[in-house]
Amino acid sequence: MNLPTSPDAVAPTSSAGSTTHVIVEALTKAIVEHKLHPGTKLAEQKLADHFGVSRTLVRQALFQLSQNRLIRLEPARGAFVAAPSVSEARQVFAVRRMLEAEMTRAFVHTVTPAKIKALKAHVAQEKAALLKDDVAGRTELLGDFHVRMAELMGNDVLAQLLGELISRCALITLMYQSASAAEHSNDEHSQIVKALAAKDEAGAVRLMNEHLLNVERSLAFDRKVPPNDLSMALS
Amino acid sequence: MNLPTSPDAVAPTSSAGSTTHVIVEALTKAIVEHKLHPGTKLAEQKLADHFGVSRTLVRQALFQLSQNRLIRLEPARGAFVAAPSVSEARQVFAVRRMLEAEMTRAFVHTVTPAKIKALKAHVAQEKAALLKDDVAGRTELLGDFHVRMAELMGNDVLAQLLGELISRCALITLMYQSASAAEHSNDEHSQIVKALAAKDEAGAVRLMNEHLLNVERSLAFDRKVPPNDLSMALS
DNA sequence: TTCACTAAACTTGTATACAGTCTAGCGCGG
DNA sequence: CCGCGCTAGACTGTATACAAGTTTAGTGAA
Repeated sequence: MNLPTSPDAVAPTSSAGSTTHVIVEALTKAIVEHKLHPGTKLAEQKLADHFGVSRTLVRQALFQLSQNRLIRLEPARGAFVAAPSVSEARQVFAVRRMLEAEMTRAFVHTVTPAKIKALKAHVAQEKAALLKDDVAGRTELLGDFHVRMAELMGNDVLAQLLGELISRCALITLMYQSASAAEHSNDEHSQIVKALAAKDEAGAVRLMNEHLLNVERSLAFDRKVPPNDLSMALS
Repeated sequence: MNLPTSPDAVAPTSSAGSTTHVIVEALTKAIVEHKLHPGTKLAEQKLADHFGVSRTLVRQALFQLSQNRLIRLEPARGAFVAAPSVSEARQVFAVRRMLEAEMTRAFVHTVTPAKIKALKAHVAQEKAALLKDDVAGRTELLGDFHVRMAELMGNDVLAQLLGELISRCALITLMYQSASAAEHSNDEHSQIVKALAAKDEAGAVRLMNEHLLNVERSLAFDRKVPPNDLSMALS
Protein backbone atom coordinates (compact mmCIF):
# COMPACT_ATOMS: atom_id res chain seq x y z
CA MET A 1 0.00 0.00 0.00
CA ASN A 2 1.66 3.17 -1.18
CA LEU A 3 -0.31 5.65 0.86
CA PRO A 4 0.83 9.22 1.25
CA THR A 5 -1.22 9.53 4.44
CA SER A 6 0.34 9.85 7.86
CA PRO A 7 -1.10 7.84 10.74
CA ASP A 8 -4.52 9.16 11.81
CA ALA A 9 -4.42 12.87 11.26
CA VAL A 10 -7.99 13.44 12.43
CA ALA A 11 -9.96 11.38 14.92
CA PRO A 12 -10.51 7.62 14.68
CA THR A 13 -14.18 8.68 14.48
CA SER A 14 -16.06 5.42 14.02
CA SER A 15 -15.00 1.88 14.79
CA ALA A 16 -15.80 0.92 11.20
CA GLY A 17 -13.54 -1.16 8.97
CA SER A 18 -10.04 0.17 9.29
CA THR A 19 -9.03 -0.45 5.68
CA THR A 20 -11.90 1.69 4.48
CA HIS A 21 -10.95 4.26 7.06
CA VAL A 22 -7.46 4.52 5.63
CA ILE A 23 -8.91 5.32 2.22
CA VAL A 24 -11.27 7.88 3.68
CA GLU A 25 -8.42 9.58 5.47
CA ALA A 26 -6.23 9.62 2.39
CA LEU A 27 -8.95 11.09 0.20
CA THR A 28 -10.02 13.55 2.87
CA LYS A 29 -6.48 14.74 3.16
CA ALA A 30 -6.07 15.01 -0.59
CA ILE A 31 -9.29 17.00 -0.91
CA VAL A 32 -8.72 19.22 2.10
CA GLU A 33 -5.16 19.93 1.07
CA HIS A 34 -6.45 20.87 -2.30
CA LYS A 35 -4.55 18.22 -4.15
CA LEU A 36 -7.89 17.27 -5.68
CA HIS A 37 -9.85 20.17 -7.11
CA PRO A 38 -13.63 20.48 -6.83
CA GLY A 39 -15.36 18.78 -9.71
CA THR A 40 -12.68 16.16 -10.24
CA LYS A 41 -14.15 12.77 -10.98
CA LEU A 42 -13.22 9.98 -8.60
CA ALA A 43 -13.48 6.78 -10.66
CA GLU A 44 -13.86 3.71 -8.49
CA GLN A 45 -11.58 1.40 -10.42
CA LYS A 46 -8.78 3.92 -10.59
CA LEU A 47 -8.94 4.51 -6.86
CA ALA A 48 -9.08 0.76 -6.27
CA ASP A 49 -5.96 0.26 -8.37
CA HIS A 50 -4.21 3.10 -6.62
CA PHE A 51 -4.89 1.76 -3.13
CA GLY A 52 -4.44 -1.86 -4.16
CA VAL A 53 -7.88 -2.99 -3.05
CA SER A 54 -11.15 -3.90 -4.72
CA ARG A 55 -13.91 -1.50 -5.65
CA THR A 56 -15.92 -2.70 -2.66
CA LEU A 57 -13.77 -0.83 -0.17
CA VAL A 58 -13.48 2.21 -2.38
CA ARG A 59 -17.25 2.40 -2.65
CA GLN A 60 -17.63 2.31 1.12
CA ALA A 61 -15.12 5.12 1.46
CA LEU A 62 -16.83 7.22 -1.21
CA PHE A 63 -20.15 6.65 0.52
CA GLN A 64 -18.76 7.92 3.77
CA LEU A 65 -17.16 10.94 2.13
CA SER A 66 -20.44 11.80 0.48
CA GLN A 67 -22.05 11.95 3.90
CA ASN A 68 -19.35 14.34 5.06
CA ARG A 69 -20.21 16.38 1.98
CA LEU A 70 -16.65 16.28 0.76
CA ILE A 71 -17.77 14.58 -2.43
CA ARG A 72 -20.98 14.48 -4.46
CA LEU A 73 -22.40 11.11 -5.52
CA GLU A 74 -24.34 11.32 -8.77
CA PRO A 75 -26.44 8.23 -9.45
CA ALA A 76 -25.02 6.04 -12.22
CA ARG A 77 -22.47 8.72 -13.03
CA GLY A 78 -19.97 8.51 -10.22
CA ALA A 79 -18.30 10.51 -7.48
CA PHE A 80 -16.97 14.05 -7.84
CA VAL A 81 -15.09 16.26 -5.45
CA ALA A 82 -17.69 18.59 -4.01
CA ALA A 83 -17.84 22.26 -4.89
CA PRO A 84 -19.89 23.77 -2.09
CA SER A 85 -22.09 26.59 -3.26
CA VAL A 86 -21.72 30.05 -1.84
CA SER A 87 -25.02 29.78 0.00
CA GLU A 88 -24.01 26.45 1.50
CA ALA A 89 -20.73 27.93 2.65
CA ARG A 90 -22.54 30.83 4.26
CA GLN A 91 -24.88 28.42 6.02
CA VAL A 92 -21.99 26.40 7.39
CA PHE A 93 -20.36 29.56 8.67
CA ALA A 94 -23.63 30.66 10.25
CA VAL A 95 -23.82 27.36 12.11
CA ARG A 96 -20.22 27.66 13.19
CA ARG A 97 -20.86 31.13 14.56
CA MET A 98 -23.83 29.84 16.54
CA LEU A 99 -21.99 26.87 17.92
CA GLU A 100 -18.72 28.56 18.65
CA ALA A 101 -20.17 31.64 20.28
CA GLU A 102 -21.78 29.45 22.90
CA MET A 103 -18.76 27.21 23.11
CA THR A 104 -16.59 30.22 23.86
CA ARG A 105 -19.03 31.34 26.52
CA ALA A 106 -18.97 27.92 28.15
CA PHE A 107 -15.20 27.74 27.86
CA VAL A 108 -14.77 30.86 29.96
CA HIS A 109 -16.77 29.23 32.74
CA THR A 110 -14.57 26.15 32.88
CA VAL A 111 -11.23 27.69 32.05
CA THR A 112 -8.06 26.50 33.81
CA PRO A 113 -4.41 27.47 33.46
CA ALA A 114 -3.65 24.12 31.85
CA LYS A 115 -6.24 24.70 29.14
CA ILE A 116 -4.91 28.15 28.40
CA LYS A 117 -1.43 26.72 28.17
CA ALA A 118 -2.61 24.11 25.68
CA LEU A 119 -4.26 26.73 23.50
CA LYS A 120 -1.22 28.98 23.62
CA ALA A 121 0.94 26.08 22.52
CA HIS A 122 -1.39 25.50 19.63
CA VAL A 123 -1.28 29.12 18.53
CA ALA A 124 2.50 28.93 18.64
CA GLN A 125 2.36 25.88 16.36
CA GLU A 126 0.21 27.86 13.95
CA LYS A 127 2.75 30.62 13.91
CA ALA A 128 5.53 28.18 13.13
CA ALA A 129 3.58 26.77 10.19
CA LEU A 130 2.96 30.31 8.96
CA LEU A 131 6.62 31.19 9.06
CA LYS A 132 7.53 28.00 7.24
CA ASP A 133 5.00 28.80 4.50
CA ASP A 134 3.56 25.35 5.06
CA VAL A 135 0.19 25.95 3.40
CA ALA A 136 -1.37 22.56 4.07
CA GLY A 137 -0.16 22.40 7.66
CA ARG A 138 -1.17 25.95 8.34
CA THR A 139 -4.72 25.49 7.18
CA GLU A 140 -5.12 22.29 9.14
CA LEU A 141 -3.78 23.93 12.27
CA LEU A 142 -5.93 27.02 11.89
CA GLY A 143 -9.00 24.80 11.76
CA ASP A 144 -7.78 22.58 14.55
CA PHE A 145 -7.64 25.51 16.93
CA HIS A 146 -11.40 25.46 17.12
CA VAL A 147 -11.54 21.69 17.47
CA ARG A 148 -8.92 21.84 20.22
CA MET A 149 -11.13 24.21 22.17
CA ALA A 150 -13.98 21.74 21.99
CA GLU A 151 -11.73 18.89 23.05
CA LEU A 152 -10.43 20.85 26.00
CA MET A 153 -14.01 21.28 27.15
CA GLY A 154 -14.27 17.52 27.30
CA ASN A 155 -17.15 17.35 24.86
CA ASP A 156 -16.23 14.81 22.20
CA VAL A 157 -19.54 15.18 20.42
CA LEU A 158 -18.94 18.87 20.01
CA ALA A 159 -15.37 18.31 18.89
CA GLN A 160 -16.34 15.84 16.22
CA LEU A 161 -19.21 17.94 14.96
CA LEU A 162 -17.01 20.99 14.70
CA GLY A 163 -14.35 18.97 12.96
CA GLU A 164 -16.84 17.89 10.33
CA LEU A 165 -18.09 21.42 9.80
CA ILE A 166 -14.58 22.71 9.45
CA SER A 167 -13.34 20.11 7.00
CA ARG A 168 -16.56 20.57 5.09
CA CYS A 169 -15.65 24.15 4.47
CA ALA A 170 -11.96 23.49 4.20
CA LEU A 171 -12.64 23.06 0.52
CA ILE A 172 -13.54 26.71 0.40
CA THR A 173 -11.24 28.17 2.99
CA LEU A 174 -8.26 26.40 1.58
CA MET A 175 -9.04 27.38 -1.92
CA TYR A 176 -9.48 31.00 -1.24
CA GLN A 177 -7.62 31.88 1.91
CA SER A 178 -4.55 33.97 1.24
CA ALA A 179 -1.39 33.95 3.32
CA SER A 180 -2.18 37.35 4.79
CA ALA A 181 -5.64 36.18 5.81
CA ALA A 182 -4.06 33.19 7.50
CA GLU A 183 -1.74 35.41 9.45
CA HIS A 184 -4.69 37.51 10.46
CA SER A 185 -6.46 34.38 11.72
CA ASN A 186 -3.47 33.45 13.80
CA ASP A 187 -3.48 36.90 15.43
CA GLU A 188 -7.16 36.59 16.19
CA HIS A 189 -6.69 33.18 17.76
CA SER A 190 -4.06 34.68 19.99
CA GLN A 191 -6.40 37.47 21.04
CA ILE A 192 -9.17 35.01 21.77
CA VAL A 193 -6.90 33.01 24.03
CA LYS A 194 -5.97 36.21 25.85
CA ALA A 195 -9.63 37.00 26.48
CA LEU A 196 -10.27 33.45 27.63
CA ALA A 197 -7.37 33.64 30.04
CA ALA A 198 -8.77 36.86 31.45
CA LYS A 199 -12.18 35.18 31.80
CA ASP A 200 -13.60 38.02 29.75
CA GLU A 201 -16.75 36.28 28.55
CA ALA A 202 -18.27 39.06 26.50
CA GLY A 203 -14.93 39.94 24.95
CA ALA A 204 -14.07 36.38 24.04
CA VAL A 205 -17.45 35.76 22.45
CA ARG A 206 -17.23 38.99 20.50
CA LEU A 207 -13.73 38.19 19.28
CA MET A 208 -14.74 34.70 18.22
CA ASN A 209 -17.71 36.03 16.32
CA GLU A 210 -15.66 38.67 14.56
CA HIS A 211 -12.98 36.12 13.80
CA LEU A 212 -15.44 33.84 12.04
CA LEU A 213 -16.98 36.75 10.20
CA ASN A 214 -13.53 37.83 9.08
CA VAL A 215 -12.70 34.38 7.79
CA GLU A 216 -15.96 34.25 5.90
CA ARG A 217 -15.46 37.72 4.51
CA SER A 218 -11.93 37.02 3.35
CA LEU A 219 -13.10 34.29 1.00
CA ALA A 220 -13.24 35.19 -2.64
CA PHE A 221 -16.25 33.22 -3.74
CA ASP A 222 -15.98 33.99 -7.39
CA ARG A 223 -12.76 32.18 -8.21
CA LYS A 224 -12.91 29.10 -10.36
CA VAL A 225 -10.50 26.18 -10.46
CA PRO A 226 -10.64 23.48 -13.13
CA PRO A 227 -10.92 19.79 -12.25
CA ASN A 228 -7.59 18.01 -12.24
CA ASP A 229 -6.23 14.56 -12.76
CA LEU A 230 -6.78 11.87 -10.19
CA SER A 231 -3.62 9.79 -10.36
CA MET A 232 -1.41 12.84 -10.49
CA ALA A 233 -2.95 14.24 -7.34
CA LEU A 234 -2.57 11.08 -5.29
CA SER A 235 0.96 10.31 -6.41
CA MET B 1 -40.94 -4.89 -0.48
CA ASN B 2 -43.00 -4.85 2.69
CA LEU B 3 -41.65 -1.72 4.25
CA PRO B 4 -43.39 -0.06 7.13
CA THR B 5 -41.80 3.25 6.24
CA SER B 6 -43.74 6.26 5.07
CA PRO B 7 -42.36 8.44 2.27
CA ASP B 8 -39.32 10.39 3.46
CA ALA B 9 -39.93 11.29 7.04
CA VAL B 10 -36.58 13.00 7.48
CA ALA B 11 -34.60 14.78 4.81
CA PRO B 12 -33.50 13.21 1.51
CA THR B 13 -30.05 13.97 2.99
CA SER B 14 -27.66 12.63 0.37
CA SER B 15 -28.21 11.82 -3.27
CA ALA B 16 -26.83 8.35 -2.62
CA GLY B 17 -28.35 5.14 -3.95
CA SER B 18 -32.06 5.22 -3.30
CA THR B 19 -32.45 1.53 -2.49
CA THR B 20 -29.93 1.84 0.29
CA HIS B 21 -31.69 4.97 1.43
CA VAL B 22 -34.94 3.08 1.80
CA ILE B 23 -33.26 0.58 4.10
CA VAL B 24 -31.64 3.34 6.13
CA GLU B 25 -34.99 5.05 6.56
CA ALA B 26 -36.73 1.85 7.58
CA LEU B 27 -34.10 0.95 10.14
CA THR B 28 -33.86 4.52 11.42
CA LYS B 29 -37.58 4.54 11.93
CA ALA B 30 -37.54 1.17 13.66
CA ILE B 31 -34.77 2.26 16.01
CA VAL B 32 -36.13 5.72 16.71
CA GLU B 33 -39.61 4.36 17.33
CA HIS B 34 -38.08 1.92 19.70
CA LYS B 35 -39.20 -1.14 17.84
CA LEU B 36 -35.57 -2.23 18.01
CA HIS B 37 -34.04 -2.03 21.46
CA PRO B 38 -30.46 -0.92 22.10
CA GLY B 39 -28.06 -3.83 21.96
CA THR B 40 -30.09 -5.83 19.46
CA LYS B 41 -27.90 -7.48 16.88
CA LEU B 42 -28.58 -6.58 13.26
CA ALA B 43 -27.44 -9.59 11.25
CA GLU B 44 -26.74 -8.71 7.65
CA GLN B 45 -28.23 -11.79 6.04
CA LYS B 46 -31.45 -11.55 8.03
CA LEU B 47 -31.88 -7.92 7.05
CA ALA B 48 -31.09 -8.78 3.45
CA ASP B 49 -33.75 -11.48 3.43
CA HIS B 50 -36.25 -9.16 5.06
CA PHE B 51 -35.75 -6.40 2.53
CA GLY B 52 -35.34 -8.79 -0.39
CA VAL B 53 -31.90 -7.53 -1.41
CA SER B 54 -28.32 -8.75 -1.12
CA ARG B 55 -26.02 -8.14 1.79
CA THR B 56 -24.23 -5.49 -0.27
CA LEU B 57 -26.99 -2.94 0.12
CA VAL B 58 -27.60 -3.85 3.73
CA ARG B 59 -23.94 -3.28 4.51
CA GLN B 60 -24.05 0.16 2.93
CA ALA B 61 -27.07 1.03 5.02
CA LEU B 62 -25.47 -0.23 8.22
CA PHE B 63 -22.37 1.75 7.43
CA GLN B 64 -24.40 4.90 7.08
CA LEU B 65 -26.33 4.26 10.28
CA SER B 66 -23.09 3.74 12.16
CA GLN B 67 -22.00 7.22 11.10
CA ASN B 68 -25.23 8.64 12.45
CA ARG B 69 -24.38 6.80 15.66
CA LEU B 70 -27.66 4.95 15.60
CA ILE B 71 -25.84 1.64 15.50
CA ARG B 72 -22.45 0.41 16.64
CA LEU B 73 -20.27 -1.54 14.22
CA GLU B 74 -18.01 -4.01 16.00
CA PRO B 75 -15.24 -5.37 13.78
CA ALA B 76 -15.81 -8.97 12.75
CA ARG B 77 -18.74 -9.20 15.17
CA GLY B 78 -21.51 -7.27 13.51
CA ALA B 79 -23.89 -4.37 13.95
CA PHE B 80 -25.81 -3.60 17.11
CA VAL B 81 -28.40 -0.98 17.92
CA ALA B 82 -26.52 1.72 19.79
CA ALA B 83 -26.97 2.33 23.47
CA PRO B 84 -25.62 5.83 23.97
CA SER B 85 -23.88 6.25 27.28
CA VAL B 86 -25.09 8.76 29.81
CA SER B 87 -22.10 10.98 29.25
CA GLU B 88 -22.61 10.88 25.51
CA ALA B 89 -26.23 11.84 25.96
CA ARG B 90 -25.26 14.77 28.15
CA GLN B 91 -22.73 15.89 25.57
CA VAL B 92 -25.32 15.79 22.82
CA PHE B 93 -27.68 17.82 24.94
CA ALA B 94 -24.93 20.31 25.72
CA VAL B 95 -24.35 20.79 22.00
CA ARG B 96 -28.05 21.18 21.38
CA ARG B 97 -28.27 23.86 24.04
CA MET B 98 -25.39 25.76 22.46
CA LEU B 99 -26.76 25.50 18.98
CA GLU B 100 -30.38 26.16 19.78
CA ALA B 101 -29.77 29.09 22.09
CA GLU B 102 -28.10 30.94 19.25
CA MET B 103 -30.64 29.68 16.76
CA THR B 104 -33.43 31.07 18.88
CA ARG B 105 -31.63 34.38 19.13
CA ALA B 106 -31.25 34.56 15.38
CA PHE B 107 -34.83 33.48 14.84
CA VAL B 108 -36.13 36.47 16.76
CA HIS B 109 -34.23 38.77 14.41
CA THR B 110 -35.80 37.31 11.30
CA VAL B 111 -39.24 36.47 12.58
CA THR B 112 -42.30 36.97 10.38
CA PRO B 113 -46.01 36.33 10.95
CA ALA B 114 -45.88 33.44 8.48
CA LYS B 115 -43.11 31.71 10.44
CA ILE B 116 -44.99 32.10 13.69
CA LYS B 117 -48.06 30.67 12.04
CA ALA B 118 -46.09 27.65 10.85
CA LEU B 119 -44.70 27.00 14.31
CA LYS B 120 -48.12 27.37 15.90
CA ALA B 121 -49.50 24.85 13.45
CA HIS B 122 -46.74 22.47 14.39
CA VAL B 123 -47.42 22.83 18.11
CA ALA B 124 -51.06 22.10 17.41
CA GLN B 125 -50.03 18.93 15.60
CA GLU B 126 -48.02 17.90 18.62
CA LYS B 127 -51.04 18.43 20.83
CA ALA B 128 -53.15 16.24 18.58
CA ALA B 129 -50.60 13.45 18.76
CA LEU B 130 -50.51 13.79 22.53
CA LEU B 131 -54.27 13.48 22.81
CA LYS B 132 -54.28 10.44 20.55
CA ASP B 133 -51.64 8.77 22.71
CA ASP B 134 -49.63 8.28 19.55
CA VAL B 135 -46.27 7.67 21.19
CA ALA B 136 -44.18 7.30 18.05
CA GLY B 137 -45.79 10.24 16.29
CA ARG B 138 -45.61 12.40 19.35
CA THR B 139 -41.89 11.86 19.85
CA GLU B 140 -41.15 12.51 16.22
CA LEU B 141 -43.17 15.71 16.27
CA LEU B 142 -41.63 16.95 19.48
CA GLY B 143 -38.22 16.59 17.93
CA ASP B 144 -39.32 18.04 14.63
CA PHE B 145 -40.33 21.28 16.30
CA HIS B 146 -36.69 22.15 16.66
CA VAL B 147 -35.86 21.08 13.12
CA ARG B 148 -38.78 23.12 11.81
CA MET B 149 -37.37 26.22 13.45
CA ALA B 150 -34.08 25.65 11.65
CA GLU B 151 -35.87 25.11 8.34
CA LEU B 152 -37.87 28.27 8.76
CA MET B 153 -34.64 30.17 9.14
CA GLY B 154 -33.66 28.94 5.71
CA ASN B 155 -30.51 27.24 6.92
CA ASP B 156 -30.57 23.69 5.58
CA VAL B 157 -27.19 22.86 7.05
CA LEU B 158 -28.45 23.78 10.49
CA ALA B 159 -31.65 21.85 9.97
CA GLN B 160 -29.88 18.70 8.95
CA LEU B 161 -27.35 18.90 11.74
CA LEU B 162 -30.04 19.40 14.31
CA GLY B 163 -32.03 16.54 12.83
CA GLU B 164 -29.05 14.24 13.25
CA LEU B 165 -28.45 15.32 16.81
CA ILE B 166 -32.08 14.81 17.66
CA SER B 167 -32.44 11.37 16.16
CA ARG B 168 -29.18 10.44 17.78
CA CYS B 169 -30.69 11.08 21.14
CA ALA B 170 -34.11 9.84 20.18
CA LEU B 171 -32.88 6.48 21.37
CA ILE B 172 -32.70 7.95 24.82
CA THR B 173 -35.57 10.37 24.82
CA LEU B 174 -37.92 7.80 23.43
CA MET B 175 -36.84 5.19 25.84
CA TYR B 176 -37.24 7.26 28.88
CA GLN B 177 -39.64 10.07 28.16
CA SER B 178 -42.94 9.65 29.96
CA ALA B 179 -46.29 10.89 28.68
CA SER B 180 -46.38 13.67 31.27
CA ALA B 181 -42.92 14.85 30.24
CA ALA B 182 -44.07 14.92 26.63
CA GLU B 183 -47.03 17.07 27.54
CA HIS B 184 -44.69 19.36 29.42
CA SER B 185 -42.52 19.69 26.31
CA ASN B 186 -45.52 20.62 24.23
CA ASP B 187 -46.39 23.38 26.68
CA GLU B 188 -42.87 24.69 26.57
CA HIS B 189 -42.84 24.73 22.79
CA SER B 190 -46.00 26.79 22.90
CA GLN B 191 -44.41 29.27 25.29
CA ILE B 192 -41.32 29.54 23.14
CA VAL B 193 -43.44 30.39 20.11
CA LYS B 194 -45.20 33.03 22.13
CA ALA B 195 -41.89 34.65 23.08
CA LEU B 196 -40.71 34.47 19.46
CA ALA B 197 -43.88 36.15 18.28
CA ALA B 198 -43.33 38.94 20.81
CA LYS B 199 -39.72 39.25 19.59
CA ASP B 200 -38.65 38.77 23.17
CA GLU B 201 -35.09 37.64 22.49
CA ALA B 202 -33.90 37.15 26.03
CA GLY B 203 -37.10 35.42 27.04
CA ALA B 204 -37.13 33.08 24.07
CA VAL B 205 -33.51 32.07 24.59
CA ARG B 206 -34.12 31.49 28.28
CA LEU B 207 -37.20 29.39 27.58
CA MET B 208 -35.39 27.31 24.99
CA ASN B 209 -32.52 26.67 27.37
CA GLU B 210 -34.79 25.68 30.19
CA HIS B 211 -36.79 23.51 27.85
CA LEU B 212 -33.73 21.53 26.82
CA LEU B 213 -32.55 21.27 30.40
CA ASN B 214 -35.98 19.98 31.39
CA VAL B 215 -35.95 17.34 28.69
CA GLU B 216 -32.51 16.22 29.75
CA ARG B 217 -33.50 16.18 33.40
CA SER B 218 -36.63 14.16 32.77
CA LEU B 219 -34.65 11.25 31.42
CA ALA B 220 -34.22 8.32 33.72
CA PHE B 221 -30.78 7.18 32.75
CA ASP B 222 -30.70 4.10 34.88
CA ARG B 223 -33.36 2.02 33.17
CA LYS B 224 -32.34 -1.08 31.28
CA VAL B 225 -34.10 -2.70 28.34
CA PRO B 226 -33.10 -6.11 26.99
CA PRO B 227 -32.25 -6.65 23.32
CA ASN B 228 -35.14 -7.95 21.29
CA ASP B 229 -35.74 -10.00 18.18
CA LEU B 230 -35.00 -8.56 14.79
CA SER B 231 -37.63 -10.14 12.56
CA MET B 232 -40.38 -9.56 15.09
CA ALA B 233 -39.55 -5.85 15.29
CA LEU B 234 -39.57 -5.25 11.54
CA SER B 235 -42.70 -7.24 10.84
C1' DT C 1 -17.78 21.41 -41.92
C1' DT C 2 -21.23 20.26 -38.65
C1' DC C 3 -24.77 17.75 -36.71
C1' DA C 4 -27.16 13.39 -35.62
C1' DC C 5 -27.05 8.75 -34.90
C1' DT C 6 -24.93 4.27 -33.69
C1' DA C 7 -21.88 1.07 -31.66
C1' DA C 8 -18.23 -0.10 -28.66
C1' DA C 9 -15.85 0.60 -24.40
C1' DC C 10 -16.13 1.85 -19.93
C1' DT C 11 -18.44 2.77 -15.37
C1' DT C 12 -21.64 2.05 -11.98
C1' DG C 13 -25.07 -0.87 -9.25
C1' DT C 14 -26.12 -5.25 -7.40
C1' DA C 15 -25.46 -10.07 -6.52
C1' DT C 16 -22.66 -13.91 -5.49
C1' DA C 17 -18.45 -16.47 -4.00
C1' DC C 18 -14.78 -17.37 -0.93
C1' DA C 19 -11.70 -16.90 3.03
C1' DG C 20 -10.94 -15.60 7.83
C1' DT C 21 -13.09 -14.99 12.41
C1' DC C 22 -16.28 -15.51 15.92
C1' DT C 23 -19.91 -18.26 18.47
C1' DA C 24 -22.18 -22.01 20.29
C1' DG C 25 -22.70 -26.73 21.41
C1' DC C 26 -20.74 -30.98 22.75
C1' DG C 27 -17.63 -34.09 24.93
C1' DC C 28 -13.99 -34.92 28.11
C1' DG C 29 -11.50 -34.50 32.37
C1' DG C 30 -11.40 -32.96 37.08
C1' DC D 1 -21.68 -31.67 38.88
C1' DC D 2 -18.82 -28.05 36.97
C1' DG D 3 -15.28 -26.22 33.98
C1' DC D 4 -12.21 -26.45 29.96
C1' DG D 5 -11.10 -27.32 25.13
C1' DC D 6 -12.41 -28.64 20.60
C1' DT D 7 -15.15 -28.87 16.47
C1' DA D 8 -19.05 -27.42 13.41
C1' DG D 9 -21.85 -23.86 11.96
C1' DA D 10 -22.70 -19.08 11.14
C1' DC D 11 -21.32 -14.53 10.21
C1' DT D 12 -18.46 -10.84 8.68
C1' DG D 13 -14.85 -8.85 5.38
C1' DT D 14 -13.18 -8.63 0.81
C1' DA D 15 -12.96 -9.86 -3.96
C1' DT D 16 -15.02 -11.01 -8.22
C1' DA D 17 -18.80 -11.50 -11.72
C1' DC D 18 -22.48 -9.83 -14.34
C1' DA D 19 -26.20 -6.69 -15.89
C1' DA D 20 -27.73 -1.98 -16.81
C1' DG D 21 -26.70 2.56 -17.87
C1' DT D 22 -23.46 6.28 -19.50
C1' DT D 23 -19.80 8.24 -22.11
C1' DT D 24 -17.18 8.50 -26.22
C1' DA D 25 -15.57 7.84 -30.69
C1' DG D 26 -16.69 7.18 -35.30
C1' DT D 27 -19.50 7.18 -39.41
C1' DG D 28 -22.60 9.13 -42.66
C1' DA D 29 -25.67 12.58 -44.38
C1' DA D 30 -27.17 17.39 -44.88
